[in-house]
Amino acid sequence: MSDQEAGLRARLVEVGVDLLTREGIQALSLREIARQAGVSHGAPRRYFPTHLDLLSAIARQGFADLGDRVAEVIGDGRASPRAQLMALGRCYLDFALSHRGMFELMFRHDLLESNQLGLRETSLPLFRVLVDLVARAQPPADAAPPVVAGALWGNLHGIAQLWGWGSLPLATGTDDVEPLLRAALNAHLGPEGR
Amino acid sequence: MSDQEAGLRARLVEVGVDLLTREGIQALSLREIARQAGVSHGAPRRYFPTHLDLLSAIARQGFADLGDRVAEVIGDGRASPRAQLMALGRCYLDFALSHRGMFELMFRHDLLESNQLGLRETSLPLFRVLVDLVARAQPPADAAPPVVAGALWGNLHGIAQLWGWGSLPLATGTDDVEPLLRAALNAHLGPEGR
DNA sequence: TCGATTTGGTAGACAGTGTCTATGAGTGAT
DNA sequence: ATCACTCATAGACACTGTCTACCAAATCGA
Repeated sequence: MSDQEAGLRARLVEVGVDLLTREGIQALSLREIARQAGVSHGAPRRYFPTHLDLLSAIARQGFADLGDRVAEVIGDGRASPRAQLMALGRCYLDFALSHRGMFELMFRHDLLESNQLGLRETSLPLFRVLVDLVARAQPPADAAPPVVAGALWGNLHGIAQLWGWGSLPLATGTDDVEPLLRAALNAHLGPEGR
Repeated sequence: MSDQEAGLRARLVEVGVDLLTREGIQALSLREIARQAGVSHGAPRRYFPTHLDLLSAIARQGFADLGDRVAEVIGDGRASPRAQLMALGRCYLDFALSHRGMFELMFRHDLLESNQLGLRETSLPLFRVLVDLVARAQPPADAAPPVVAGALWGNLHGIAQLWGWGSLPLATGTDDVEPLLRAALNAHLGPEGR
């Protein structure tokens, strides 16, 4: 019983997120979203001039959701930087694997980047958190924190992508991402024992 | 003046690759490929029952191309494993960034994986090469070679993806991938000086 | 050599898509 | 009451992937 009266704009995004998690990315047609929202296919146009604008709004919701989750597992920052990074990595992988449709959409630059909605900037705050944690974790200092953070982000992202795609489970012959996550963190932050 | 008489099957793939590199992934409609190949829109159906089958064939061409390039830069195997891994990584990133459309298509599992064409297996030989090189490079032995190789592959892949998407250049504030590549390799294989 | 069959392509229909435009039903201000 | 404005509807258009009927040319068996 979600807010039936919350305005079409928000309802379209809400319905889109729902449809995305239920049926996947190919179900996110403009007309289908409108149908699920109970309006005509021309209605969304007032709030989202084009289909891509609507998809971008849905993706933005995903970035916000991911940001919230990360902030939550990071906690109050009293855990060690390394523990926080581990939590962040696990959170990132968990999100990617349990919200495949959304994660897919969030990085479909053919759908989102083309219109200059500044979606790339949405992930910047998250990256800053990452850089800060990396700096405080004091990795082997053969690279600057932003570079290490970038490489680490890429590592998490690539593992999420390839694991979700099925390549990594097939290649490594296991069905547990955890070893890959640990390997990635140990690699970028130095071996476990500090 | 490519082989005009090489059979429609091969010509469709060839035209598809061409169209993909020239116009991007969204130009790869069945009808447009048929148009460029000079046949009716129903013609491809004899060789590729569905649109996805044609796209998969094009992607397969991409995997083959990438495999060839990697094999070439690996060379005769007389360079040090670490140097070969560096060349492999650079090749992977270079391919991803100079063939964006193809790289994008190759990992669009929503387009390719759904039909069981065994496209995932296409990258297995490449992964075995990677595992072998990693084993011979003797990384800090806190993880088995397949795991290190998987994490490294994920790292290359993620960097390629996020860099191509524009997030990493924006986040790290540079326009050179090389530092990220070096950081990734040093991380997974241990610091440069062996 | 002749008829039959298979091969390989054409052409049209169908439902579905995103976008655009014309239309109209309400609502509030003057 | 009238005007203006907001917001949604409905239909058209071009395009898509798939399906089906058709057909011409080649191949094959006798």
